[in-house]
Amino acid sequence: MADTYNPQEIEARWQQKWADDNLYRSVVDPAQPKYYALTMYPYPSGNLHMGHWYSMAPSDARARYMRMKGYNVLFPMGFDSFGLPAENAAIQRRIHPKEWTYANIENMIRQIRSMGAMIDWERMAITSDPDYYRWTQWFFVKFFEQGLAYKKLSPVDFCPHCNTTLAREQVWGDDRHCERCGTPVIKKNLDQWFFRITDYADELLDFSAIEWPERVRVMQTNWIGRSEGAEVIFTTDKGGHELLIFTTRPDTLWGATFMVLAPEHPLVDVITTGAQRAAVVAYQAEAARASDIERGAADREKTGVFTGAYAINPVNGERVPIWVADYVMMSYGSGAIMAVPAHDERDFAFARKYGLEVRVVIQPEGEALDGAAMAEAYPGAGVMVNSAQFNGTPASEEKGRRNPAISAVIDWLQSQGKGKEAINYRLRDWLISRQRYWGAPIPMVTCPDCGIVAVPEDQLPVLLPDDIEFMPTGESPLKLHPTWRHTTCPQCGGPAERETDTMDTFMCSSWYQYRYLSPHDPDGPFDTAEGAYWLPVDQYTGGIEHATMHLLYTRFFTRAMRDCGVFAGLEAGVEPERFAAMTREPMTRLYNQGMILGEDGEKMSKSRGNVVDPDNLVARYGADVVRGYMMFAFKWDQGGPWDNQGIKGIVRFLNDVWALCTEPVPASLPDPAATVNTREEALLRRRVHQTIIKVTNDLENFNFNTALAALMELKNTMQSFWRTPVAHSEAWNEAVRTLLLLLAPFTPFVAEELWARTGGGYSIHQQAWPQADLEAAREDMITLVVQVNGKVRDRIDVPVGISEADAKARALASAKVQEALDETAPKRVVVVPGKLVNIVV
RNA sequence: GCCGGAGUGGCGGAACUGGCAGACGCGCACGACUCAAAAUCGUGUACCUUCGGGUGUGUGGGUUCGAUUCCCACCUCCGGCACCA
Repeated sequence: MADTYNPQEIEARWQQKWADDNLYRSVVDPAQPKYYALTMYPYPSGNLHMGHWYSMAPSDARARYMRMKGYNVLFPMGFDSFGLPAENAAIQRRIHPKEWTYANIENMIRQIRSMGAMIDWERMAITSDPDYYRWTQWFFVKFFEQGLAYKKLSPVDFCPHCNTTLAREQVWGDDRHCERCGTPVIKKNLDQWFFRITDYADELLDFSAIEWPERVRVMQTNWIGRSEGAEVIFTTDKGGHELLIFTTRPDTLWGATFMVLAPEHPLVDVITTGAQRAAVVAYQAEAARASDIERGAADREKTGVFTGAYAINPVNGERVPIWVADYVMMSYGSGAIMAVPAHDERDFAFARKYGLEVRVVIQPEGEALDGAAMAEAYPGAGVMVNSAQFNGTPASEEKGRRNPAISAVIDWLQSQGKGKEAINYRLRDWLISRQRYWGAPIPMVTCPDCGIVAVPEDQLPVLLPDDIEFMPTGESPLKLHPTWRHTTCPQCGGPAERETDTMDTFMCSSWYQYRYLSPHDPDGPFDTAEGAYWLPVDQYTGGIEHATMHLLYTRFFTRAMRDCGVFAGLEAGVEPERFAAMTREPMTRLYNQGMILGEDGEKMSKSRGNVVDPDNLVARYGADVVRGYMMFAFKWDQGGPWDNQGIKGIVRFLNDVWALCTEPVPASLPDPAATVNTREEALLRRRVHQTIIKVTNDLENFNFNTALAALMELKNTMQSFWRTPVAHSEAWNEAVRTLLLLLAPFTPFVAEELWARTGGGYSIHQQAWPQADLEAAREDMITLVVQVNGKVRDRIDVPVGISEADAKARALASAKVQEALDETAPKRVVVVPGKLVNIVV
């Protein structure tokens, strides 16, 4: 048995056996507590890269640990297989997207198996399967029937490189680029499908039912961007046109000395006077030409043009000029504002430039602001002035109703019918139409007589045709198909046309956690009994990049499913509290892992040439080593640069473990019977049980790195006892068993092999997680640190339960302490029980 | 500008609830084995030092017997949002 660790041989063997034995099949078992562990599924790009390994291997380890802890663990995997790269491959290499995608999936399943992940492959879901997208379409129809899906002609973001529209969430950065390809987006006026995610804005701001990282909660909160204030109606002095404005500062209404409309505001053309028309039209043209990027730059000099028209300020009847300026956006609020230059930075800059009146209506304490003289706007707290009956009302820094001035003015506006309390959100409805082929067709039909009609449930799925031309025209490829779009109206039977856009793939990924429950179920999106047992997802893991996309959409989706009655069948079989939880939030806990960078510390990319390929590493070192290194070398939520040297540490570690478990103990050692209950055995047992505590605690908290460090320390301890009589003791056998059990989640193959070789029953992955014996783990001596004025002067070994008085006496008796004190009498002695003594002079 | 997160040896990273800073590993140095190299094993490895000790967790203050940890101000990096009314 003196053979050496040969990962290639053992990994292939166990992988096969585990698959043959269906070791990772998870089935509903009400007698066992369930644990639904989910890792974000990959796009089938063809190869598992380092990022996939880094997201899957540690979460697999965690799932394995939970299983050994006694949970019935569901740890499924699937593929987010609709999407653009497949179409690009088709265009570039003339391979059909379906063929390309499914070949990739096959390869990636092989790679995930080689990783040793405990996936239940019978639960695999592939979003491009008609079996799957039938239900994606079914959800679309449900949402349509529920009034949550609507089609609207509006200016939308379009990526000229990807040739499709994008949701607002998929436009990133200050240059407003496409999240996928980085190309700056352009605006197009298109008739597109939207989901009413804004209806759920307030619900989505409530994170009380989930334990998600603050970072994600903050990002989603900012993204939703709730602001509280009031809507106030101004009226033009001629023509009586109503101009609705939103303001967060109704308390400054008396300081509104002009109004500003966005250049695209529909009333601009109506109210502009003859004398100003030419200037306004020129300005509108200029604004239309300027990109969103230019308009979005906050430090850009403000420009605008007077319309010639005036509005009446409803609070004081004053006539204020109406301007057009591109610092007001049509896409937020009503596209019109009241301008209060004294108390708003932007309005102030504009007023000064165009010589408009600045009137102070909030006077800060101990300071007298003068509108004509002030150098900058004053947005802070103070007392209302120049505001009729509200003069003297204190205005705080608080927003919304919490501010007494705002609250008082809102009440008054409402009582006078001049305005009302209002809340505005930054969040926009979710644009889900895509002008691409490789996605789920939107199951809608336009009939000249009946209008827009949903495809009935029994006609789903609306299948994608296979014969299609892949030319990037900017139009949906389905539109160019000779016959596909022509159909009959489900309502009147007359000729009608199919919707030729497909759905955003984020729609597919919004509900995949449900499809895993019963991926082949022909009767519904998921099986009721499975759902009642497994839902909700207990632990979700994945990258932070989805914070305001997938992670927001899926929270919306679960609520929309609830409102469409999709969960109704589960209610009878589940306790009310759990039912409420599972229909409110899809994933209870979330953990975001970091990213592995190239050796140069930069993001891995082909163009940089710093890509490290996990397949090569597996071929060279084995999957256990790659898994082990990923979990040891980084803090999981931080990630960091790959180090081709560092991986050797894990190779050495596993070689040592192998040797400890397989090499025969030299026969020259004394008779085991004579060596029982020695001090050394107790010491070994202490380390073993301390390690159980440490590793367990670390796995609970995703601290894989320190768990492995603890296992290395245990290995080091065991090495120091090797070739001593202790290696013949029961304590030694316990140490070997425990080391392997604790190692099993991290390095499943070598743990299984050594478990078998040391006489353990198959499989180690079905064993119970070791229980720590707290008595055995307890230290009997501690090192008492002795400080003089906070500086360490001595370390003394003392019994664990030493009294404060004894500790003090021992410390003062120390020769080194006496020397440091140099005859000075201590002023004070601080004793921290079990830790240190600090002598202050 | 606003909101988050992070700054610790040559490197990745440890440090419970305010109590020995640098666990574990990489790298490096020296030694052993070897004709030699790799592998392996052993020893050392924060900095300075007159070898007594002194200094040290981004910077400067503060609280405390004691601060990587708490408070204040600032610097740098990363991420998100941004004429959002």
